[in-house]
Amino acid sequence: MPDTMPEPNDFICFAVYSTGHAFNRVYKPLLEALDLTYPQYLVMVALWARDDQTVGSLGETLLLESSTLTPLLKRLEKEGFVTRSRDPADERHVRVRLTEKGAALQEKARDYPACVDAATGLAPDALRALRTSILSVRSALLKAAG
Amino acid sequence: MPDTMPEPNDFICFAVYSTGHAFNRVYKPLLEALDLTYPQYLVMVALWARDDQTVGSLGETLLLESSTLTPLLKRLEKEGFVTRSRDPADERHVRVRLTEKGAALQEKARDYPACVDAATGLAPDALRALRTSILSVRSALLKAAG
DNA sequence: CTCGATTATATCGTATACGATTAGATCGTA
DNA sequence: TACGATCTAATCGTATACGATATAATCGAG
Repeated sequence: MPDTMPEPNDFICFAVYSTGHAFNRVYKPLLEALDLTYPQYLVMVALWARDDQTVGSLGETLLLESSTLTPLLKRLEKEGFVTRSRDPADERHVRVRLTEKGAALQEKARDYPACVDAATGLAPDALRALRTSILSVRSALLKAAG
Repeated sequence: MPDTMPEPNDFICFAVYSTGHAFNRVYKPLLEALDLTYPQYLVMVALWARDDQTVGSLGETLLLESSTLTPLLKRLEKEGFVTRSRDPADERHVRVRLTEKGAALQEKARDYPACVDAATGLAPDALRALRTSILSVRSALLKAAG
């Protein structure tokens, strides 16, 4: 029997890829109220969890390169959400810190995660299980990619 | 008790977002052998499953806008993988068709999905269950986004 | 102490992504 | 059958993403 040709939805990679875009569409109207894009929001989340990080540290957390982060951080700086300054102890490092304005955004964004979680249509338990499963896939992929 | 601040990995959206990047890293060396980027590969997958589609149809399948697809398709055309031509029956539509060269790529890419599936570290059953779960989330998100 | 190796960030080129707008073709109705 | 509404792609502006390279600072072997 001739197996039918696989379609994009048959691929786990496409399921992940397109669901990422779908999350973006849900977040966009929420984040526009804060003048943040989604990747910028992720940087803010990382800084709300731990302030005063280097570009490299943020890149490790978010799995992004400096070539992505540097322009993004400059835009966050221009908006007045963070400051960027060379570490006097080691001028190679750039330390990124929240401004008061940047820290204050956390309040306004407090309900966003619950709001988006609800939009997934999954119960908290199922959502947690799904996240764990995806993170294990990510870990395996990164190991495979070297 | 003061709950600790949520980190990016606690967010399902970030798990999906970053795993998408991880898939890309695994695919990149494979696809470079075919002179394809990952989004270009997805378009080829869609065309291998069903040739002769309009830009709009590809966009529906891949959840991408014409503003993303048009330049991408022009690059695929320049590489000689597809042709683009206005539909004589309705000049608003642009029909995208595989060339022989484009159709031939399917052979070379035959093993890629199994290869990447293996890199996820999940058994076929678990992988299928994960994909189904993610697609249901995507569906719910798109409905929520309106 | 010095100079090549390493490290951290920034820069550059190319390719997504998307919203808003535009251009051109087709449709629907008076 | 005109002609405004609708539909389909394409265009434009902005913001990711990443590999390759550049630059500046620090490290380390001799």
